[in-house]
Amino acid sequence: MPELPEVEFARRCWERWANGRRVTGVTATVSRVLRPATPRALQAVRGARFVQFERRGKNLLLTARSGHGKVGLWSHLGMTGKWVRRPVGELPRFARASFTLNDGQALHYCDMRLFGRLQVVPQARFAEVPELAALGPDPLVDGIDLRRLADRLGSLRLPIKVALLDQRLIAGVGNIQASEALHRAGIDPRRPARSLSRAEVARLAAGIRRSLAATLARFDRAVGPDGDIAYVEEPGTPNFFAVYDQAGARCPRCRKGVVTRLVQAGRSTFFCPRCQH
DNA sequence: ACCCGTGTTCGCTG
DNA sequence: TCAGCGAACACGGG
Repeated sequence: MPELPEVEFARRCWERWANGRRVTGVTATVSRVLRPATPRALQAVRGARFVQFERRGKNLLLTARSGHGKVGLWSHLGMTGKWVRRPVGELPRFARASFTLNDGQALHYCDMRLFGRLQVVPQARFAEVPELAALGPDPLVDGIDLRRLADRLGSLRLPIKVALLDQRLIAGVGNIQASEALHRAGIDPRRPARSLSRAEVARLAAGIRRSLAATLARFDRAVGPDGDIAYVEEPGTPNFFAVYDQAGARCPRCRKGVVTRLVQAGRSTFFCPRCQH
């Protein structure tokens, strides 16, 4: 589930759930989610109060403060990660790490496929983590610098859809948002990145911003302010995307083309051949 | 049984 | 040297 909108939604949930609360207990099971894989490292946040809730691309950056100073928690949801709040004593399925708070609730990191990551960052020095430093600008936090984006794209032979998945270019766009943004911009996903004109790059940036904002607004509406799960997708949830996973459907933009699926760099792409050029 | 999957990294190849 | 690709990771659902 997690691209930028899902992670931003998780960030807002965390803020609501944990702001000013103290961690009274930490438990975790050994798994590749933890870096290092030892549950012991997570004990650094025990006794600390969560005070800051940030996001960079698909990364959640939580800061807790204790008498000893700050501790950072770096969370990446991978493919199937989600944060869940439950009263103490209830353990949700696939819980890999749990933080008990001083309000009788516990926050659980659940991840079926274990592609996510949870790591303590000493002193909350997120900027010194190489993987985070390598991220490109976050469209919501930093905005998109058109000139810089055009320059970067200008040197890439890759299909534009594949280029958009590179987190060093723009942080937070994933497989769904890449298809959705290109559809909004009316750009064929197969075009070499370097072939985009200045005007098309501008349209693409607008498409990215609008697609992210529209998806985020859906979550707010669907889950509401008091939800206990920072999630998006549950079985039976209707697909509200314009093209993603809509192969065979009529294009909602031009109302004439048929949404088509193709595979690029091993990932599904969806687009309308009639209005994306 | 078989294929697919909202992410990232690693190793091979040309 | 490096862009580009497929595989791998792990597990459930259609």
